Amino acid sequence: MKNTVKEIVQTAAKKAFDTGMLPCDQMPEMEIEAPKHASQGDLSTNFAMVSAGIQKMPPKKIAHTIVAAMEHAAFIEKVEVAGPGFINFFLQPSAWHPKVDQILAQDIGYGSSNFGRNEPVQVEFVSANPTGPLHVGHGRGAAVGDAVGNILAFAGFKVSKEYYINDSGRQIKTLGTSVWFRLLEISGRRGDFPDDCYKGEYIRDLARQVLERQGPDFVNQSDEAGIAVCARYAAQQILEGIRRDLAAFGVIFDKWFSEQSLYDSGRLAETLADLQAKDLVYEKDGALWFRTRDFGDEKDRVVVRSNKMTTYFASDIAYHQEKFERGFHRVIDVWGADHHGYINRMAASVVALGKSRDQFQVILVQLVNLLRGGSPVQMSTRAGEFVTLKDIVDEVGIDAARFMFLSRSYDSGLDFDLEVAKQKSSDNPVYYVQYVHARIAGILSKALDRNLVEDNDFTRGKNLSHLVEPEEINLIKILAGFPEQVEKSAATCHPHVIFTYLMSLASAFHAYYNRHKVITEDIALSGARLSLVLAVKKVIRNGLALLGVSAPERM
RNA sequence: GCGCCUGUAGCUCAGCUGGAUAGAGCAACGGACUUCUAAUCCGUAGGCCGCAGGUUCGAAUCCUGCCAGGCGCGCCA
Repeated sequence: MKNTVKEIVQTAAKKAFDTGMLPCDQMPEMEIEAPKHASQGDLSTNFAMVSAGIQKMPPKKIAHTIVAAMEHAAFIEKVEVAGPGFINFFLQPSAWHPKVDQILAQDIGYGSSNFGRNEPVQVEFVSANPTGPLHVGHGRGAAVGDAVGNILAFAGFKVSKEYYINDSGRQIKTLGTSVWFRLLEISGRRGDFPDDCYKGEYIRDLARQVLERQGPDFVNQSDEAGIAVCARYAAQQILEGIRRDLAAFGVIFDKWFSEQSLYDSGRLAETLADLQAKDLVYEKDGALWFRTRDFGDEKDRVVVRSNKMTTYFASDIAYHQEKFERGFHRVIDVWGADHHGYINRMAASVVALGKSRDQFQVILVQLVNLLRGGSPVQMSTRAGEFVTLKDIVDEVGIDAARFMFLSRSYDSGLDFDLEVAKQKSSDNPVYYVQYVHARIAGILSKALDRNLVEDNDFTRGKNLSHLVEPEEINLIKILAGFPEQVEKSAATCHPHVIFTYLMSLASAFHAYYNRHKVITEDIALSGARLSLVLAVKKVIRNGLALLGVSAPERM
């Protein structure tokens, strides 16, 4: 539709030039968009305004010249010049009808595109250390990462979702130490629990499990041996728990990548040798420094400490090299906002090792403010007291949780109120949208019960010429905008674009529903309206699926 | 001190690759169920778009400087 209008404008401009009405035949890039107000028509272009400089004429005059030169098209009701020089097109209602056919035919594919040209993209998210259960912040990261992956895939990218497991290094040792000392404490051996260890109740549970499996003599082990056993067991158990909680949250990864494997395979050593060979590192104070400053970082960073231990940064460099070697053109990391200080050095390492800056992208997710009935939920990570992702999913449900996490731009902090997310009312946006789907399902089953439609085959619209009400045309216009919104969401990696879209579609549907009956004595009209609402149902379902939210047939 | 994010209606936020009259939900007030689900709808009211400059035919949107809040600035992860 937009392209058709664009061609009409361009043809008119050319004709105006040929007949001497315009001095120049240059065609600047114009926009065709749906104006905000109905009084401004169905589609609008700023062609005259962006041409003003080239044509050396006032925008309004150009607009009138274009309109005068314009061919009459059957689907256009009228054309107006308005405001500073917009050309507004008012379309016949029938111009919108084929869209319904298209949506019904494309079904689950409606909204998808080849925008990404099958470009391989990796989205890495959550990647929480296996030292404790996932909390609210991880939940937002999981919802965002998963939705971004879904949206990119729908827009034609070849997406792989990945979780990086930090199963090496100090925090795992700390985990082992924590469990070991709790175990000794439970056995009455020692009470001097170290201050820098994890204090959560889950550590006590793990200690009990280790004791049970190893038997009472286990406490006679040396600290070193005990810690090692505890570390291995605890990390594995916690990782299993994380996997389970994410699956229960509807998040399935294509790959789980172990940090330890970078050591075991020699990949990390290879990367360090590569850095040496390329003179990207130097020694100072007994440590090995990466010249990240030469690539946009504020300062150089240590990759090997003076005690010969590699840093977390070192394995991260190797990991990101490995990602690109696997063939991804673009690598997207979803991080919590508290890690933003890490972006420059990571980007520097990517660029230093031969990739361009835009092949590495970080989605920085701002913090979540957990509330209950308007007041903050007290949490202390130090004392190990926090609300876990599992707690939240158990309390409010997966759909409400995900929808809430995706309701705002991740650039903004998010207030997540457990009471609101639980409410089955208009306060809760997830039901507002899901209700549309359920309502339409209800209409459909009634229509089938009463044999008001000849069959259940709506792979194309029926009697669409009967759709003439303003609310109906408005609905189709919104439905027609879905692919564009998906593309925008994919281009910006912002899932809340889909959220906002679904809210506006739901609003338009509820308004229509309250004003017009779908099923009436008029069989032909009923068929037309069923076609329309069925198209709405499909778009709602497709949109919710991108966010990982279900579309219920009944509520 | 430096860096990133944010500042829009009483509250929570969209709109930010510049366009016409700045939108939605909640809260407030007034209405609509004999109907395909009222988990809904309709209406009213509510705005120096943090402040000050600049660029532009045109700025909530871009640039600069302030102000306020959040987060970060380790040979931690």
